[in-house]
Amino acid sequence: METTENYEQLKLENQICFPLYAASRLVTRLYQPLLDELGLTYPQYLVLLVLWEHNGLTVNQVGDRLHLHSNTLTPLLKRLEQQGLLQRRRSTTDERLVQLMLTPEGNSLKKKAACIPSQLAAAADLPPDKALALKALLEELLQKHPSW
Amino acid sequence: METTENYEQLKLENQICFPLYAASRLVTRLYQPLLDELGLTYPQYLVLLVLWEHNGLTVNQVGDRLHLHSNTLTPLLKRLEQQGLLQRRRSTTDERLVQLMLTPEGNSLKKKAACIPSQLAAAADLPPDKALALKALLEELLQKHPSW
DNA sequence: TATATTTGGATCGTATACGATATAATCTTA
DNA sequence: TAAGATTATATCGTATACGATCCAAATATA
Repeated sequence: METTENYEQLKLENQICFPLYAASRLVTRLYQPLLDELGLTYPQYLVLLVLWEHNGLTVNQVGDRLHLHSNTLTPLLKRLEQQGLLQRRRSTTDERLVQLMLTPEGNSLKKKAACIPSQLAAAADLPPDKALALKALLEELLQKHPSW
Repeated sequence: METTENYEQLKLENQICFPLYAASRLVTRLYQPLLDELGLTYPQYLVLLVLWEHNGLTVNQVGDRLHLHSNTLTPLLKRLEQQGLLQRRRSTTDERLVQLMLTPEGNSLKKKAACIPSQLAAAADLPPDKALALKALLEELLQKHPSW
């Protein structure tokens, strides 16, 4: 005999992870018209956010901040290099390390990007208090899994 | 002259969309050991959640619920078909439509999946009240963009 | 009813994600 | 100091995402 209650939690509307997945994709799509003007994808933009704050980081140092490994980052970084936004160069003191140095073009893109956060917030159209509450809950979830 | 304040919002720690992106990927990874036992990826699991509730939907009807288009769904559905979990068959009344019919194996996978939601909740380790608050905020964000 | 438009899927190309593995450089330590 | 372990990055294979486009079927409409 089938006990219907066991399957309540399998309904899409009762999933919590599905809206997380859908919202993440939604936001990436909201970014896109803004990032198109810089010729960037969203993950590329994230890498530049990190480097604008900390130029010269290595691949894994960027990866630690974005929770990404070299199998994802290496091709992405090569594309940014081909676009002339950064240089990848082996450290002379430890040739295992690849340091990521912004070019003048990569650095100057920061000025064009300065308006993006407010524009994205307007596009997302979530009240500031709710955006902050959402951010806090997401960060609590992330902090529970530090092995990332 | 450079006004530092303009760039505050470009810092990674001030991004709200980055934790959304990172949390979505985290949760997908939390699902993975559970879904491995069913031989499913997370998006494949989402498709089955929909079909377990509404067997026989068309490609776009599933896509409407998951916010995915045929360019993503068609290859995914072909993989589910190859695994013997569903059949794709053209509607006889409207040959544009492809109906998705679960096979007995696809249907019976529901029983094995019944334990996944509670296991995932345990793995995520977010208190139920916060999980519900997070779900509500995400759904509010999603509802503001119905064109999806 | 013949043509134009719309609709539903499929295909193609590019860019992530990510597990598994490879490789070279560095470090450990017997 | 030579062999083994570790580290940092790269490579490979598979599976999404998604914009753009194609194609056939259905609908609308002149």
